[in-house]
Amino acid sequence: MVTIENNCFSIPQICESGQCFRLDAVSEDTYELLAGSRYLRIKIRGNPEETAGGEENASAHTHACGETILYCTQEEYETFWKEYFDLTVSYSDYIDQIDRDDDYLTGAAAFGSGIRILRQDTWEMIITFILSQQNNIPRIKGLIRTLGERYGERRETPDGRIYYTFPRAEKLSQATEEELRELKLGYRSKYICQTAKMIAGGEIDLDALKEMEYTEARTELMRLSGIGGKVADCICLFALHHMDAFPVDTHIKKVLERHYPDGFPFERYKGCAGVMQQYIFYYDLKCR
DNA sequence: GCTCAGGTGGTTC
DNA sequence: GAACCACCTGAG
Repeated sequence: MVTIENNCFSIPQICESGQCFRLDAVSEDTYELLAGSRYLRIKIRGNPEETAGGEENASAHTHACGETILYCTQEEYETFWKEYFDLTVSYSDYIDQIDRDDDYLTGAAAFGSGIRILRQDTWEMIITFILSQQNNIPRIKGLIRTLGERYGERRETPDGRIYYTFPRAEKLSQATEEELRELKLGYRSKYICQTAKMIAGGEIDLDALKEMEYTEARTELMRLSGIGGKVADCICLFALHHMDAFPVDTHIKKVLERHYPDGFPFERYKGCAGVMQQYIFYYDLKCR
């Protein structure tokens, strides 16, 4: 069991920031997270509402409030979850970089100050974001769960509940397009089939991908079936941790047109544009 | 019935 | 290279 101060760290906010589709609230203060074949139970203690909200207090991120309990060993935390949640980096430093004259971004960051850019599995993000196109979040979660139940491995949590690991590329590459259509993946079935085969067959090397610079990785990802610029950026940000990746979907596009008619200041936010994208996305999602 | 939901790929000019 | 349009599915 590991306890973490909620200073720029909020599981509820991360849950709703749309970067992770296998993190769910099971009760008011308890969450369950699946990552690859791992399972983690999480409890929020103290005042989750206050740390999650912070709308009325623009400097909320400077005041840690409450704590988060991870039900894992100290070793699992040190070797995996600490990096997974990007807890070695100070997010208040990112927030401090924001232009004080930019009221919109300042407000968005204060509102979502507990968000972190997770370091998720590359293969998992590839499949997840291919499924995300023209789809809504509850349905994406459902499709991923279904894929796990059909092609993943059955496991048991410490307290005896059943869960399924994320399907491996080798396993998923054996599925036919028809099988996937039966699971209601729709036209994305063909993309998943082709992409799984390309990765399982070694046509795209995920280890090599991790060594690439942002623009190179983005181009490489777009060779996969069903991956365009937006999805490639999501994978670059949420798996490869390229902080210059700035996924532009329909919502972000509208926000940029409205609040940044002369263009978003990417130069200023070199090295943390992706964090800003998340603050904007979450703010827009919750407050539009 | 129609539109929309975190887009992509193919065709056309 | 910009402007269409088809594409599965389920909810409102």
